[in-house]
Amino acid sequence: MEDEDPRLAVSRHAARLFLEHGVAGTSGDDIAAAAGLSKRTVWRYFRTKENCVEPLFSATALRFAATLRRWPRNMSIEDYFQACLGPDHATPEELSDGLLAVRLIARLPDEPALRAAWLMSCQISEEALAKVIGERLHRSAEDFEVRLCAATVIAAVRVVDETVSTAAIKHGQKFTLEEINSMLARSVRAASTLPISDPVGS
Amino acid sequence: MEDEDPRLAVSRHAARLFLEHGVAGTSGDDIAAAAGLSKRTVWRYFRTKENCVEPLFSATALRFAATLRRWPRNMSIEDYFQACLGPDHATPEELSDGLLAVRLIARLPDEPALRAAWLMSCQISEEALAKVIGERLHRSAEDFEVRLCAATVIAAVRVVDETVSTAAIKHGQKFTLEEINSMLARSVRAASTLPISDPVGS
DNA sequence: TGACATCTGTCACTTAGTGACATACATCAT
DNA sequence: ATGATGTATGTCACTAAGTGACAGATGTCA
Repeated sequence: MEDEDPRLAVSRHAARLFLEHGVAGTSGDDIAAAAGLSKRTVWRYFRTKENCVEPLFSATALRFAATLRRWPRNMSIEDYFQACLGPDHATPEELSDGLLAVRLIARLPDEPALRAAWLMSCQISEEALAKVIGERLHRSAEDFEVRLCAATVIAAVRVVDETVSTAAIKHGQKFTLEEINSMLARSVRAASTLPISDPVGS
Repeated sequence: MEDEDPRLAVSRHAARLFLEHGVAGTSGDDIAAAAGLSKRTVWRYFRTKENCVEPLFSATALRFAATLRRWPRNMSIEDYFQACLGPDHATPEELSDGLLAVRLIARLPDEPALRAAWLMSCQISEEALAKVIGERLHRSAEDFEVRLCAATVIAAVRVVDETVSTAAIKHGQKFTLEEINSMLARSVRAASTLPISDPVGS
């Protein structure tokens, strides 16, 4: 039983409250009460109310980056996503976090304050991905070309996430795992500015 | 003498104050006083203090998008940037806005609150660019592929902006116009997921 | 002129967010 | 054990960000 990041726990409560009552309808006290903490501690964890959801976004994004980190060099992106992406490879906790994230993303157009947190988590995952790409290509994560590639790939993932989340939550559209995986693989392949999608020399 | 967006005027004052005294060292009253408005009006213009700089970022980004909108179909991106990007094609006002933006971007690592505004303006320019790409390729701006391309291109521009701004302001590095234009063209070409960089059939 | 809409200021008020200090708990050298 | 140090949290007073409600100014149009 590992003790988790307490911020992530707060983040889950904040996300639920934001979804139920909206951001404006949720006070700092509400979040603190739900998390079983004093208000002061919440403000020590987060600079602003909206930022409370950022760890939730980041957690799911970083899990994706961690999956990419285990991507074998001799495997194409399509094969890897097919093999390792999907509900079967996630813990129940990861699944419920993912669902919360998807529902929040679908609300971004109505809740501009949340978009800042969402974009911020993309920035964080961008840095994580730069490290992964750096490893895969034996380059520095600070290298301009590597950062560029990380940024375009994350941008692609973001657009897919927003598209799928909106379609699923707002229009009730159903997707198969294969559809999402192939959309994601196709988008990342098109977006990447460095040859990461096909097997790379070890 | 056209009456401009009053928000942009406030934005310039806010940017200057943030650069001089930092975000934490600038109050809502300071901004209102500098802009010659009541505090109440400032809070009607902007949801938060940090958001005050967003119109400045957006204005410069939208000027870039407007330039791309005039991109002739029979011209490569390298040739077009070479021909139409640079201080000679900007008004003094645009130049001073650009300088403010660059100095703010260089401060993003120290001022996390400003990053939200910066990323938000990227989002806005992304939508503007989607329209431009849609026109260029005779496609809808809502089309997934078009939005994807806009997102990756803006991501590339963002990384170039951040890299150049940081190098210039923090490390005093000098760039020639040719260097910047070619870095930008190369990055956009690599990042774009649709064939926009070379002449396209009318 | 008067009805209506839009923008701005004033001022009281709520709530997001901070500073200062006290308490609890873990670690670790003695 | 004992005490020194560091880190995490709570309490509470306080500042400043942000809102609601109302009033005055200006512009437009019938």
